[in-house]
Amino acid sequence: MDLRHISFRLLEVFMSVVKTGSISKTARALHLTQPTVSLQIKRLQEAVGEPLILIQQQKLTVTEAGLALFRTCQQVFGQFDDYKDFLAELRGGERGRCKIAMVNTAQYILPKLLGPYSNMHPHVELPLEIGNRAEVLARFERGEDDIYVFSHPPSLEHAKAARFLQNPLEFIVPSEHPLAAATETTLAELTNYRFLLREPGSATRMLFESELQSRGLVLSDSVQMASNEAIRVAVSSGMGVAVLSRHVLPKGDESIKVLSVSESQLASHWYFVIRTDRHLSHAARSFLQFAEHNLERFLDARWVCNELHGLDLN
Amino acid sequence: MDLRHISFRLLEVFMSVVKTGSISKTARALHLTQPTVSLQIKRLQEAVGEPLILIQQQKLTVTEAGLALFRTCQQVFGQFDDYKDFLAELRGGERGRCKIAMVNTAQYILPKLLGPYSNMHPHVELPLEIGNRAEVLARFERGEDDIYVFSHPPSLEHAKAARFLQNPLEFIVPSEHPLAAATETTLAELTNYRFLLREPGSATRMLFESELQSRGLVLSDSVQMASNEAIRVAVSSGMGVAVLSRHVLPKGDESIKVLSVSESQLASHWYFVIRTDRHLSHAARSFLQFAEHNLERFLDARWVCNELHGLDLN
DNA sequence: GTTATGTATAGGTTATTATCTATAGGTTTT
DNA sequence: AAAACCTATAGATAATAACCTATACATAAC
Repeated sequence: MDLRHISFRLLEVFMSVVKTGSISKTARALHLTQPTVSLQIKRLQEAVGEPLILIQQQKLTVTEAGLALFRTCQQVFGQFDDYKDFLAELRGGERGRCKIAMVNTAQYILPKLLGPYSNMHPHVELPLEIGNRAEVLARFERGEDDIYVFSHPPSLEHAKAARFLQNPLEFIVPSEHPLAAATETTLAELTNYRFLLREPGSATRMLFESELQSRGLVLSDSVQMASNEAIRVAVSSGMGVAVLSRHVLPKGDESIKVLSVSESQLASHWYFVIRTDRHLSHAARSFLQFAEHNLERFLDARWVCNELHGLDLN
Repeated sequence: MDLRHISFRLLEVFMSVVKTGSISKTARALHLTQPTVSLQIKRLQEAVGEPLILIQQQKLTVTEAGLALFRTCQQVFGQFDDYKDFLAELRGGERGRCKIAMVNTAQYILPKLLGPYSNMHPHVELPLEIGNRAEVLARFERGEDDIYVFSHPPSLEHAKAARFLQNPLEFIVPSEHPLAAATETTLAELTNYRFLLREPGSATRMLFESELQSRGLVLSDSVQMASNEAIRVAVSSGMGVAVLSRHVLPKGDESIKVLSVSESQLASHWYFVIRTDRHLSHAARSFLQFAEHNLERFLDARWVCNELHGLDLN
């Protein structure tokens, strides 16, 4: 029995012969000629090394070996049918995996989309990677994930990016801070206080620093902290002031005051980024399509900025 | 996903790629060149319509679709392995079917071989057909069975016959019969009494009648009966005399006397007959080989006549 | 920066496969 | 006895599969 000389076509023909009980009928059913079917069966028998059917007095009988092979074939084709079903689910985005790498801040907003999506597609795995900007960029370079989420457009080769949400930045001070009482203040005023900042690569920090630079301002004092949480808590306890994404701010925190800063409309955007040189997985495409159609529903509609059509998802 | 363009070879190569995690390693393992393996995988992916592996930075990863296909392949090859095992058993004669058609009288002797054989090969089906000579001949013509058992060599096309047991015929009379007392009698003497005979096709009757004819004798009276059992009982009760296979006679039946008939050595043989124009099933071959080596063990050694080597079983 | 390692692509050869038509030889039916 | 039906065989062809060598192009290792 040499599998190498057996093709699925051969098995298909054989199964039809067993089912119809006739070589001629099979030929008609499969739109072949009778000699073709005869030959196929002959070749299959040679490959198996055992007679599979017997023909006597125009009556075709299936041998033990033939019957067993038939059953084997049924199972095998069943197996492949299952696989085809699996593929269909995969292609429909109902199954599969969509790896997403996002910068720290995104974890305050992306779950609002991921949660509902995951409920609707329970068989899609959604492994998340969260890191700072540099880490996520490195992952992008190596192509480790399906979707990347940045807040600052990375201008890279092989990248396609689309904005989906505004990321308004707010200045916060402790509620007992001298500026907390003012109805409005200026950026210059703020630079007199100690700023609590994320690491240099951070999108928020980059945006903030370029804003300072364009106005010729310099911070008098700053402290670097590893997370937005840490910064928030530190501001609460009076360590300094900070600029943070609005999405990070909890509502109704009495110990923090959000300032209104004149002439400053610091705002970046959240981007979904994909690689153009790699096939987008079906699940990833499915998630992005879901996002495209449900941004307003699951995110704060005021900040939504739906440019996902730019990803050419269809 | 088009199965027609997928061969088992292709799947084998793919499985090796998944196992080794490398195209080059697979090439070395399967004694192929690397471009060959690359191409095979490419073709498989085209046939499936889905990427199965991803290669980035010389690291090969298997996609969801690839992993699922791999598992499907494992099952499929497992299925064929099972089938191979089945074939091996079939070929070893441990499994399968051996249809035997025998003339009525043979049912007194063949079970002595069939019983032990069946015990040693519990997975071999042994359907038996029992009929009179004409019926068994008809089955032979149509090739309905694997082995035929006759007691009279059928001289047919496509038949190969081998004797395995003598079939001595005995003359029996009721114990109160006039001839019962005689130490020896003659065939001519016996023709004066009413003979109970099987139907004309029966081997016993044919042999007996040709013996009569060669000696120019004619029966004065005869009655036809359908079975050996019926004849024996009829003789017991005094209806007439008969000639029967020794194998049919029960030992120690007081109501019947076996005669010693001078000048008459009526004896035929039991034959295994197979068709030369059809493959002998493995089980049938196995049974005949068993018979060849165990005739003396399970049949009365005095009558054994082992010529089964003439069937060329090996 | 050179060298090894791993993969992809192009181009070519040979064997095999999947078909066909035509024909022959059996059975069964009419 | 002829007609109808089934299967087997021979011979031919076009497509495909399964390989190869040579080469190019990345990435990783030294």
